[in-house]
Amino acid sequence: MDLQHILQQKIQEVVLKEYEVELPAVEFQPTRKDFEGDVTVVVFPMLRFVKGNPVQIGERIGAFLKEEVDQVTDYNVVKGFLNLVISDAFYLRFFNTVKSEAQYGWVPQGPEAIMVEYSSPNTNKPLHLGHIRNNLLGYSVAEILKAAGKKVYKTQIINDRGIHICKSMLAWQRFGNGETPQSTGLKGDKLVGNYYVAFDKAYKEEVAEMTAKGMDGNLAEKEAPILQEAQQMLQRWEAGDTEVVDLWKKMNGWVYEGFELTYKNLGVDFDTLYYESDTYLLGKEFVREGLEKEVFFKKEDGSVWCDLTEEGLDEKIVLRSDGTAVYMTQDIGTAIQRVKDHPDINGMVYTVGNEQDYHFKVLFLILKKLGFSWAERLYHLSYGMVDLPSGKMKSREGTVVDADDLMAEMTRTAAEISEELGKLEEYTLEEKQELYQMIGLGALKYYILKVDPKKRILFNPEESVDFQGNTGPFIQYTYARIQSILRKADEMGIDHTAMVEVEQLHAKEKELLKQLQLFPETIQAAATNYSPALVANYIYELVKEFNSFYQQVSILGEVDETKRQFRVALSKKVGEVIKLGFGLLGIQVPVRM
RNA sequence: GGCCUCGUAGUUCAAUGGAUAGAAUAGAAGUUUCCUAAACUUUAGAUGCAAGUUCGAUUCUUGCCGAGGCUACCA
Repeated sequence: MDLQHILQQKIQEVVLKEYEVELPAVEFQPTRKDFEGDVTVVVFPMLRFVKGNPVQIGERIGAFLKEEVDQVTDYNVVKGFLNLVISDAFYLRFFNTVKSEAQYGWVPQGPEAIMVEYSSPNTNKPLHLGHIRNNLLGYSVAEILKAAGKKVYKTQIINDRGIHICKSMLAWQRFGNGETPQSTGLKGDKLVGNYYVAFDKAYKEEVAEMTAKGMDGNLAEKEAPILQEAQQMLQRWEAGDTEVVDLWKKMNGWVYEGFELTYKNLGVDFDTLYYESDTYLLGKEFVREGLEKEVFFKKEDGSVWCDLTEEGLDEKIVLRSDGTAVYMTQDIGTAIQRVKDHPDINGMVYTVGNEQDYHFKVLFLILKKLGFSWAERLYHLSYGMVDLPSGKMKSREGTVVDADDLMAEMTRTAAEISEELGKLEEYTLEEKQELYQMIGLGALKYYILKVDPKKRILFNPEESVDFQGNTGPFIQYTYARIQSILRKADEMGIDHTAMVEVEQLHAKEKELLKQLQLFPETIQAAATNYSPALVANYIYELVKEFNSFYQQVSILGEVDETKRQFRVALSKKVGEVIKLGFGLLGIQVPVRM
């Protein structure tokens, strides 16, 4: 039984004895640094049950606990806060039980499986900074859920179908002169993206020409020939026209090769993939079924809708009048397909930007209306957009921070800083390059993940991402220092594997142990809140605590052998937790830097 | 117009309804004969405005102000 339960039981016991009241639950919190103590009992909430002065009640409980509970060595009461001092022996016992746990903080996998969808780009343009946030969040949440005992399938829906890819295809046909990634040396996704921009340019020119001739702007936007041609292309595609399908396969293939490289550099992966082109038909099937069940209704023009006015929402289209599928159609199909493929799924997480909050609200509602039980367990992991000082990123207008470019630049900055410090003389070029990438990406990933997912991020490319302070490299650096200590400890022949039997803890050691103790509950909280930021903040606190300890306390230079062994073992454990925690964020840690 | 998010030091981020609102960065001042100074220590600086609920509100409710988004037969 853990300490909190013991304390709660004892507090309930003493309150019953002294005040003849049954107390439901007790509120605990870590004692704030400015006060003496380790665990704080908040007395205020008890006032609802116990009549009296909070300070007096605190005093009585404190005196009782000090008497009755071994681990409580002292107490003090400030206003309505009862601060308990917990014995060193308690923290040492805790350390001895976890010191050799390889995956401290992890919960064994249960039967429940969750599918986490992330990334899901359109296949007509390269990935940008917004996708990076998406990928990092999705990957990290998946890892956190695993650590919290869930079986996880990582997946993405590849939006390989639709008007957007037809635009790139059409532009390539018109202006491409048979260019390929091989012939141009461009990454496939970049090449295809260029044609998407080319389409937009041609389209705008046509619209401008038409309005110059006196046509209404809105009408021109609808009737521009190149757009109409793209729309016809989509219909030909849905009809299975071989010429269109072949081109579509070829150009999508280019894009996938490009994406693969970006994912590899970013360090994310997927267990299964879904293609919209495979699932939209299933979606259509369920639209038909929904019509029969009268979940949907048909308008005179043949388009199919779902009436959500009773739920306080609008009517939503699920099939166009020309019979082609819309976004919603394929999402219905995809969800159903996934559960068919993985019957153990008991929930899905969709990592998609908050601009689609409404879409997912509607999607989840429709799936419920269609009668799927698992529809109750869907979660939209909604995150804020990454905006530039100039506003929203728009691929068509070329105002994007490209994912590959940004990663390369972060690596370059890491290299510059590192070269300046010049600590890596013995490293080979490859080793250095690998390290620079680790640090550069660490900075970028931490920068993005430490922020609450809900919040919008304003990214200023002019001001580079920090490498000092509350940053990824700061934490990586601390890890590297710990590894250095461990290497030296090995050379000195210090045995840090034995049971720790020191008599008394240094204040800094105690703080570190308290922080270590919080790791498992941090993982749980991160899982229930789908928030990697909680893990990032936890690791930062741990690292700050360690650096302070490192500064004030001599580790290898300690003369007392048991203390020295303990400090080495403690450093090792802190290093392990840093590595585990950063692993949950998808960030690697170096043995030197 | 309706609906949804978000407003915290100059800037970037924290704070299950709890104590004197924490950090980082930029600013000022220090710490290398000693385990990696990408570090440590000290210093100054913030809850958009107004009510309400509460013993207690950055957190919950309402109104206003400000930023962004959705409200497409685009995805």
